[in-house]
Amino acid sequence: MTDKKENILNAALELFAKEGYSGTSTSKIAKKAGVSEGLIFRHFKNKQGLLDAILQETEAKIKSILMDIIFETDSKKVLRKLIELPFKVKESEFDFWKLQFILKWQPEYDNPDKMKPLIDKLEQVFQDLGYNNPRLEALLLNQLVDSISSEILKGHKALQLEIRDFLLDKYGV
Amino acid sequence: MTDKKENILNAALELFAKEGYSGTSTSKIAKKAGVSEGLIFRHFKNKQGLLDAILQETEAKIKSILMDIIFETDSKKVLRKLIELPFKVKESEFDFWKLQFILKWQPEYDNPDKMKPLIDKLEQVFQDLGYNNPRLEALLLNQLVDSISSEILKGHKALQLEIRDFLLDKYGV
Amino acid sequence: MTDKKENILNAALELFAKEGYSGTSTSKIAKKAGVSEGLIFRHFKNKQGLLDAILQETEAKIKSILMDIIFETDSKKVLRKLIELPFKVKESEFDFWKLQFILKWQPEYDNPDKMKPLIDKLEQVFQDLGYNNPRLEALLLNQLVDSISSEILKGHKALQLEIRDFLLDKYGV
Amino acid sequence: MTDKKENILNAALELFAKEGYSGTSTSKIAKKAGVSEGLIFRHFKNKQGLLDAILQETEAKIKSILMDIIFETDSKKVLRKLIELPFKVKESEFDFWKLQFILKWQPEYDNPDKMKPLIDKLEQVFQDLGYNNPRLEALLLNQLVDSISSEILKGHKALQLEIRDFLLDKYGV
DNA sequence: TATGAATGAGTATTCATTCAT
DNA sequence: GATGAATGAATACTCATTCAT
Repeated sequence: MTDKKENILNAALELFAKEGYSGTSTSKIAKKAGVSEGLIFRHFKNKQGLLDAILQETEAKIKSILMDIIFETDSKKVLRKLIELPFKVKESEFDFWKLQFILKWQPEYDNPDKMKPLIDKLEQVFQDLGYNNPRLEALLLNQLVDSISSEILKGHKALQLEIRDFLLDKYGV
Repeated sequence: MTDKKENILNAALELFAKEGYSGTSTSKIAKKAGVSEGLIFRHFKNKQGLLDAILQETEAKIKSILMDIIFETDSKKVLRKLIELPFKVKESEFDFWKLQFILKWQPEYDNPDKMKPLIDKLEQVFQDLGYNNPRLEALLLNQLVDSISSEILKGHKALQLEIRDFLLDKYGV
Repeated sequence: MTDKKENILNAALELFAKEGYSGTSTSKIAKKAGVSEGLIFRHFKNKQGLLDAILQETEAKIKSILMDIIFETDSKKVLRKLIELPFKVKESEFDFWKLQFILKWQPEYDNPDKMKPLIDKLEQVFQDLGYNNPRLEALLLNQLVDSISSEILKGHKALQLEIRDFLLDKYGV
Repeated sequence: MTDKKENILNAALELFAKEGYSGTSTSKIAKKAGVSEGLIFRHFKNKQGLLDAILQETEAKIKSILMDIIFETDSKKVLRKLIELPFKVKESEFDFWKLQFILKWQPEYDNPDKMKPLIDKLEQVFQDLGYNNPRLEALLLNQLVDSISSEILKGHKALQLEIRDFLLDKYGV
């Protein structure tokens, strides 16, 4: 990938995350990327295509992260890893994740099935650990981690750190 | 408030919730409201003013709902009321709430302090019920309810019903 | 119809006729019409809609002209009127007709059936006048007049005047 | 001439004929020709230069065709050849001729003098055949053949075949 | 109160063209 | 000879907003 194409992707990611897709004009993207506006459309079919390209990169990143947890064999470690996950995200990747969360509010981008492998793994873990209702425990924890991530991305990290420790303790991990 | 002004507010709410603020043009609002575009600007200073008007209505609605919980004296009932709250929202009010959640992703609209009275109440409740760490229990539950609301608004109500019962059981209420 | 809408139609007609549809930008039209570019799109759905509006006006004009010939009862007068027709067109209407001829080169605008009523009338006329093959005489004359019109619109009127007299003589009218 | 240059010329001819000069983008030409857009500008100064190159080829083709008629010594054969000319055009050459006719509507490409040698020849022919007004007969026939060609190129060949026979009969050739 | 004409700045996208490779 | 990255100006069209009525 050429430098300039990368620039466009980075600029677009940042702006989409901060001002939303509709709120971001291609001219703003071009300016921030330091390229001509036309170049955006040579590299990507159109504005939507640019978003798609970003999301495709995301897809891969998400999968790789989830795999790390899913292939963990120690049940307790699975829980710890998951609960700690949101805090491992580097600030340089915030825009990346913010965009994910924002888009989930648009039905065409909200695909809960993406998390199925993780939830299945969690269910198994809670079963191993002797919980009464492993499936619901799994769903609940998944949702909790989701919500913790949201809060961190919105800039409320401090509070979530407390919640993290609270949770680690609750789950005994 | 005149009929037409109401129409504008309703149309704007629905569109803002579905397509976002930037993704909604005043012309689309006017069309959906069945009024001339000019009228929007007679009733509201500008597009932003229209959003503000909607949010002002929201503010009141939220307060009234929270008050019902805060003035509840039976601790267990507080928890039950709160956990059941997201399921009490009528579908006709979904856009209303969706807009709230969407906007929270923009820093200028994200004001966590709005929930302070509720969290304080929860802390007190958990203290009454003899929980070890009432403050964190309060924060956690608040966040959980938030996340349940999100999921319902995104159209995943069925699953959340299971989670609700699971929670009611967990908290013994 | 408002003044400005008229201005747009006039400017567009002139430019479409002189530089072709694709060769004419909406900004050029706006400038010539002395209006903002946006106004074009308030009055007409889009650039194509503007062309359509012009062509609709044309349709009516053409029909009214043909009617004058078709309702003529004197056979010889029919021929004379038809042969003289291209020379009756005022220069102020040239753009109007030029556009017709130019568009005929695009299949979607070339509808030869439009001339059927005229050709039927001519066939009848040539029958009355005792010509051997009235149908082909009709087609030939129609085509001739078409070609004379073309030449006049392209600016070669002088020569066509000679041809006109030559034809009037040939047909004995 | 290289393959690719040929491809460009062919693609451009077809597109110019079908969508007009302004209606055809260099990118469309490149795509249809299966070459990079840049190559167009290596082979031709610019888009206009590409058109010029096409027209130059045309010039030669036209001359060669007219010569065949002009050097015919049998008067009747001249008329027959001319009348039959439009039907000799292969469909593979249609775009070629279409472009000629379309461009004639732009003054800078409309040069009636190009036909002078043919018209002079026709005048002579009609004189030989004892017609009263050979010059006007020449002009008229030239214009007729022009109009027949137009119609054929527009896809109305069937009708023109009848007209051809009708004319051959009229002129007794 | 309400409309609809009108605008100027902005939007996504296309265009002809250049240039380094 | 040929490509593909890159550009700046132009294109069709939309936007939020104003204003006369």
